[in-house]
Amino acid sequence: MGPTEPRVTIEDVAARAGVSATAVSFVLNERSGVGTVARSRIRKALAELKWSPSARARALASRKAFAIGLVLSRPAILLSSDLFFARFIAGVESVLSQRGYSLMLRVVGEDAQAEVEGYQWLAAQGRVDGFLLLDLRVEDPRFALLERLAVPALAVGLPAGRCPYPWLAIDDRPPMRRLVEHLVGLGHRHIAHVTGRAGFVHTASRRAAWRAVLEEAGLPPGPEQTGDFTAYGGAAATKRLLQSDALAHAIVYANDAMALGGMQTLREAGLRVPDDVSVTGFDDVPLGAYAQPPLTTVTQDVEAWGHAAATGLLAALGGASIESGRVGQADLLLRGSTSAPPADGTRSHPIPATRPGTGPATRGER
Amino acid sequence: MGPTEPRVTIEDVAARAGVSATAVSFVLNERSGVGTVARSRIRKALAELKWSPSARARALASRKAFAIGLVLSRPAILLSSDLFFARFIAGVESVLSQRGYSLMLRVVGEDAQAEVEGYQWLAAQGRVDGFLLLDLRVEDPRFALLERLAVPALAVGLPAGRCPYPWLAIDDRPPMRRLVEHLVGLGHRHIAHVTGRAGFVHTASRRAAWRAVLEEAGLPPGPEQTGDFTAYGGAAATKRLLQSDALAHAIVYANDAMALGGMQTLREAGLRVPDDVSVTGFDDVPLGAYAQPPLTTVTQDVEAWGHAAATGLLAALGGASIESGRVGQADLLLRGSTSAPPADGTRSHPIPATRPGTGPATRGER
DNA sequence: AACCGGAACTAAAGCGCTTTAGTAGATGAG
DNA sequence: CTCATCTACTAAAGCGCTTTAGTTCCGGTT
Repeated sequence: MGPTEPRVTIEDVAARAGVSATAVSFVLNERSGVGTVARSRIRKALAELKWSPSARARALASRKAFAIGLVLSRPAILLSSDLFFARFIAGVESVLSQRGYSLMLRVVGEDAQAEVEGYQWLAAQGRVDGFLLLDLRVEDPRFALLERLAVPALAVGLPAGRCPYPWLAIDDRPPMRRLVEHLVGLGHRHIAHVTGRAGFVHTASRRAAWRAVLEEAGLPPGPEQTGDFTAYGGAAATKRLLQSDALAHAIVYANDAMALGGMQTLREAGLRVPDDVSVTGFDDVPLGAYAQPPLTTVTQDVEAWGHAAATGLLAALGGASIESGRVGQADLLLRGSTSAPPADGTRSHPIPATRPGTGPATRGER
Repeated sequence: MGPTEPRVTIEDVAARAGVSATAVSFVLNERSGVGTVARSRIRKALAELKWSPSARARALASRKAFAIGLVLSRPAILLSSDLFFARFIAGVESVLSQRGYSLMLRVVGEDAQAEVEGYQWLAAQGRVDGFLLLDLRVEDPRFALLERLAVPALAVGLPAGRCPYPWLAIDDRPPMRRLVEHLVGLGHRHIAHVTGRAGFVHTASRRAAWRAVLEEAGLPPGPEQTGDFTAYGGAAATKRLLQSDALAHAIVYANDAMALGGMQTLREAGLRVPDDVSVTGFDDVPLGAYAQPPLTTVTQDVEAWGHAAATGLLAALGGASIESGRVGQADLLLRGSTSAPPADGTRSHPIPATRPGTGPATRGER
């Protein structure tokens, strides 16, 4: 690979500018103690040599990694079922890149032990200065873990219960309420809910918002099925809903993927959306706009969320005491999957439930 | 945050084991020169102190970052329109985590300048030992850039033209050919193609495969529209196809997102899939199975690809000369969106094209 | 008996920065 | 004029590892 040319170091820059390495370091880190003359000469030398400091040496000397960690414990299928991660990370990066930080990603699947090790490994080796905690769970074990490891962190979401770390979140309850209120306003009295995967705070908060609106509107508590945020899970939950004798002319899904899976199941059962059943999602996945009918859902400013989260974590790393709170905003996207309930508002499903296990047909060919 | 307890260092481990730090380092790095007795005492001390080496010090001393970089220049919308990234990264991580490496992610959007800086920054600061190059372009400017920076890399995909780096890819041409051959076998004679975003090698290779099969089958070259891998782009390309007077009873889309967007457009134009038009995708996004009709597509073993890519890059970093080639496998998923062409095989579209700009209706509410 | 080669082990010198502790010189107060 | 104070600047000591260059010891050769 050719002879290893000696790296340009801070000493070279200092020599060129006719000052000490300390002075260069001071300029680099924007510390005072360097006169204007020396400062500009150093700047010049920096530019001329195109030098950038070795992150390795910097990390060792300053006891900082200049990186933050993101450990993803979702199964792959959930990772990109929506734009959430891409958009969130884009928001995070917009902050990190201009602050000289970088993002260490760790994907650990669903194994709880692997998740613990993921955090421990990054923390123990000092590869990151702090963590962004995504997909908060109701009794989130990571809080205790990270406290034990004595690592800073910021929770991304509305913590349920005690949270030793600051948090920032787009509150999903108001838009969820407005979604359900919209259905109520259309005349719906039997509104079901397909929840997200158990244990996550956004599963709980969306469900709670749905229940609260029904209650406040004086409506009977609607039927409920547990989903898992996947299209498959949404389809399965919808089948269970159809098989039960519960009445529902609207189904509020905890996210778009499930809603789209559910819509297919309803279609297979001979039900029309929205004529027989109204359907709502949450997330605004791109394909929701191209579903038949287009899916009524909620869109959130996820980039802003990521931006705020990164800003907050860096501030916390800098010793600032940052204030937890809501960020960004969420808007309803009223599209074609919702309408008034069928005229005979009290009748049950016009068609009996489909047989379970009947997914979309797939023939595999080698 | 309490008094900063002094970090456990390699010296502490050495002292506990009654040996020198050098010996501990040797054991850690699996170098010879440590007797079995000393070795086991060191192992014991390691475990007792629960020590893990400081990645920072290790990186500085050994001139290695123990990290590889992934720079994503896709716009966010493309990042998670499919499971590709999540699955690929999961495959990569399965290798990195057990080899003590980590993944530095950089998301730079679509700005070419930002992309260059992304690579430069990670390389110049020595934050990574090498790069995985995703989304290869036809004349990929990153090859020259990285050569200039003298950084190892591995191309993930089939390079078009000169490639100074080893590459590993799932060849998408054979499955694409089989897809088109399947349509030909069903009796289709007018097969259109909606391409991916211009400039990417997988856009070119999929298009080439489609053309080759038509040619070999003695069929007229089908109409073609440029897409961009998004549902919106697929819908737009489909509208242009409908507006042109070209004949097509099957449309081969370069990916699922476009196919699903296209199917909605066809539906809006009053065309039935697959009765009037057959549709195929590529990627096997989860929602494709829940579309109406379920989408015929291609599924790839993306995890295996990620696994192979990471293994290959680490090998290259270790000085091995690794062999470029094909990895993983791709399978056809024949579902409901393809069937024999309409009986009157020569007639044009039964319905005139939709008016342009007519996307799915969306009312925004604050 | 002298010699050699190899294995086991270690002291010490970095890696390229940051930070501490200090010097020199300018400025202002008394 | 002296002393204290402040600013500009630097030498040198780390940060916690890896690696180099030895040293010691041992068994096998001649």
